[in-house]
Amino acid sequence: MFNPLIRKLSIASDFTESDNRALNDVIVEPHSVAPKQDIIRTGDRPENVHLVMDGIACRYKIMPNGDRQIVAFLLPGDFCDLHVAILGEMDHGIATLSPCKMIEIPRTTINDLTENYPRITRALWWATLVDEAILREWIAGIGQRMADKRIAHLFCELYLRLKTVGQTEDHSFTLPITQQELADALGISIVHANRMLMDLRTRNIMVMRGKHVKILNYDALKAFAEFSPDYLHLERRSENGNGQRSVSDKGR
Amino acid sequence: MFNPLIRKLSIASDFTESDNRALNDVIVEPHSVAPKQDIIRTGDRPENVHLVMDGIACRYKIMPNGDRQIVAFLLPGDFCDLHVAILGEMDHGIATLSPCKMIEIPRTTINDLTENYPRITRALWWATLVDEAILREWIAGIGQRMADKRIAHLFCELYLRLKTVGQTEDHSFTLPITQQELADALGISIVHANRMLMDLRTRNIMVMRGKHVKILNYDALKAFAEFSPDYLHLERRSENGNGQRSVSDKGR
DNA sequence: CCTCCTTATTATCGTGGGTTAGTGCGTAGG
DNA sequence: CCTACGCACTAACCCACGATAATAAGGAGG
Repeated sequence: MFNPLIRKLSIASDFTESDNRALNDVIVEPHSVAPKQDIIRTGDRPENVHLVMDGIACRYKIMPNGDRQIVAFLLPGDFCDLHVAILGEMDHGIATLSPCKMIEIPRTTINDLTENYPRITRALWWATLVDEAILREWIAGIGQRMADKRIAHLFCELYLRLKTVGQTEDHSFTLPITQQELADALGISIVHANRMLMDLRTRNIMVMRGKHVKILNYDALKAFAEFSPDYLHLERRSENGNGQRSVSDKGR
Repeated sequence: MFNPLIRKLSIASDFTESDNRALNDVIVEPHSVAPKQDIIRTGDRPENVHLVMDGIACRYKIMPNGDRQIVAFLLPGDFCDLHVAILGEMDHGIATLSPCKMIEIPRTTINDLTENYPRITRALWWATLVDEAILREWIAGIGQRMADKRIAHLFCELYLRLKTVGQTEDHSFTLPITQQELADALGISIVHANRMLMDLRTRNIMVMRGKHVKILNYDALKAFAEFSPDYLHLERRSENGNGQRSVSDKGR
């Protein structure tokens, strides 16, 4: 399996051999984490930087009444807390959803990368900004979209993001999360999540059965969700400007 | 009037005289922009960096059906597009809500700052990360809070953010936005926004009359909104202020 | 002072989705 | 093989909130 971190960051920069070597050196032996384990809790001041190499984790906030809002899904190649040192305390928690393989990177290593590898620095910036763009899109989705389109939209996003790290096969992928977790991410009840999932299944658009997602008709799903992948910024960009090849959305 | 940029960034770093001078040099004569004008549109590749010096602007997304979701309020001292160069195209628009005074900063100036002024660089990082934290809090709010608490929560946030740039007086401030814009930010209808605003007024918690907001009972407002300011990271942090507290102290 | 236009306010009615309260199924563990 | 438990799925009822529409109230310009 290709290193998902390099695979993802390559979208933002054309790495040299030296860049690739530096990034590969970062990837020490990952350690396994069981599902539904906290990696970082609200108020923590994490020492090292955490990187997801396999499985799915999430950022979440717990409301005073105990409800949970999932604020981001963390897929292979995603950093959990690249920059928190600057902020001090975590204002949210991070937990695994599925069994995960995680890597802890010493902050000094990150500092070394950002001081000596400009293309990597740029790529890390890019990753941060894409995370932010996704947050904005989620706000728009939760604020404006009906629940069924909200679900469809999320699956479009996850499909593309997983595809860029090589975790899709055809139009299927493994999504080891429960309907409860899906509901918590979308700001709907689990009951309604189930209703809408059944609905999408009935329309032969997509099926989520257990941990397996199969998009039966990607075009229909995109159209239904009114999904536009722009906010993911997956267009390959060479260093001094815009690339032209797209890793992303041309599939069918 | 004190420079709101410096005022805000000072939270993150202890600036030297040289830092302050550099930041003040950035503040050339601002230009005025009428209300409800686009500053940047989706798809643009802005050349310069835009900074709000006075008034209120917003980030927004337009949905396919024409509905608008406001994704952030930009207050004095806030950058509109500090880092977009890395992403390429804007995935959202930015527009003034009230009459604004804006500054355009050449990208080269930003590069100069980040190369030669480590404390400023750190502060800019901090500002970016706080923006991100606010996005997360908004997701949680829209996803989980009832409309009345959502409103109350937003006013708590705006109060504190305006206060840090010296735009509050007692517990009052000027908020030159319409109920429609408020509704667009909170993901509710204008009618419901009005209902809930009336409700808060009736309870003698706060009053929004035209452009003037008066918090009658801040404690009650905070309690009602279940507001905790942690996510704004307003605690002053000194330079190597990577806390000494051990990683434990997990509290609850 | 009057006109026009934007914004605030209120009322009525309909619905998307929440809540509660189940049943059934698949799987891990004994 | 049986039990237990998490998770998927359904059904009934209800309410927070959306849509529509009409009225009032500011405020800029003449």
